[in-house]
Amino acid sequence: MKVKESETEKIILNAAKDVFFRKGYDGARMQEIADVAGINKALLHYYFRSKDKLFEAIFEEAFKKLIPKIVESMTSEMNFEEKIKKFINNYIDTLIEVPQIPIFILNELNRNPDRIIGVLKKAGLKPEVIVEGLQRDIENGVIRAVNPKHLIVNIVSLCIFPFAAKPIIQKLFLKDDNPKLFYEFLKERKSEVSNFIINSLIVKP
Amino acid sequence: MKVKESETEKIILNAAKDVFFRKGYDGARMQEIADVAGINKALLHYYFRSKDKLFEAIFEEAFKKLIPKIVESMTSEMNFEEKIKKFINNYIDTLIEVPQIPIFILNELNRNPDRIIGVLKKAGLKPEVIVEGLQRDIENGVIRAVNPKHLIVNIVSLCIFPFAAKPIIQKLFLKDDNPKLFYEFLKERKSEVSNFIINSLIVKP
DNA sequence: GTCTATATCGGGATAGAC
DNA sequence: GTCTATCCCGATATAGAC
Repeated sequence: MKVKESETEKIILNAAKDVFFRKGYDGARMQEIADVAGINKALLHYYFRSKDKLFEAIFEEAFKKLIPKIVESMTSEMNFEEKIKKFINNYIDTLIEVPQIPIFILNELNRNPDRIIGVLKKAGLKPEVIVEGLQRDIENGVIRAVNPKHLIVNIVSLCIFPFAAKPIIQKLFLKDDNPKLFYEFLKERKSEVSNFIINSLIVKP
Repeated sequence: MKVKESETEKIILNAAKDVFFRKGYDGARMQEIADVAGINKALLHYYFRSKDKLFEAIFEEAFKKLIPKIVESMTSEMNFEEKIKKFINNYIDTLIEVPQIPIFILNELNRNPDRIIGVLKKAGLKPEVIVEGLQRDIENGVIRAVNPKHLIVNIVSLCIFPFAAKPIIQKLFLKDDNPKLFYEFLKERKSEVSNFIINSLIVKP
């Protein structure tokens, strides 16, 4: 329960986010973070005792940004088709704003799996709720019978993976490193992915 | 064009693979590689001049393992449904054997995007060939009209992402860290993903 | 709170004996 | 080819002045 963040603290956190996102924990240098923040190394330690503590703060914030979106869109009272569309749009739009998050999170997840236990709890993610919602849709004949767990993994995969694989996609399909092209590709994906999923699941009368 | 790899060289490469896969480039320590190989640091430098050179060797090998599988399965003469099934089974089976590769590759890709240019060329991946094949299937009315590039990204996402997200999937869906459960999950995925894709695309008469 | 200077250590790389 | 000893830089962290 933070009371008030000083200006300097915010500047440090932003700089740290920048560097950690780009380089990962091991690749990041306290010196670079200090440079980006326009201060010196000693001050970093004054605010956050260690590199690890500083990282922790960044990681938690990034993680909490991704998880609640899932619950939010997936547990609303819309019908299945609307729910999927809303979720995909929502999720891809969020990631477009912070495209480095996926690889950052995935990497840290594998480097230090234990850390997620705590963060997941704090994020308040209840996969059972989503699974139950999907099961109801299946029972009601809205979508065909699939394994809800795999369906969830499928949906999330389709949204997140392209961000993590950005350099290959650019090189293979977009030829040009122009960031605008990748952005266009992602915008196309929103309808493309929604349709892909809906077409696979919706039971036509 | 390697003529003959000495025994020691192989031992080093295996040890390096182990450590680099687990820790990534920045996190890996030459000392740890030496320990795993049962030799000393100096010998690493004797065989591979630098950490970077050693990494390069590992990375290239890992990358070449993933890419050709895509071409191979996607350019055969089977019909669409068989082709997809073969590809998914093939791909997931390959990754089950070396489940650390996805996060390793993705991470290095983002940390050092330039490296892939060379490796991609050597791997001989021609995405146009796959795209053309899909376009033909669309023209012949085998599958509905979708953007082939997105379809390829979709298929690959569904295969690779779960490996990169392994710790979350375990924690959220499998509760138990028992590796066997994750393995079961992956085996289920083969048919689940195939059906997911085919149901979305195949045009029913 | 912010700085400079410095302690301390770890890690990649090399020299040189065997 | 393989080892021990060592160099040396770079990185985290701290001491202490302002």
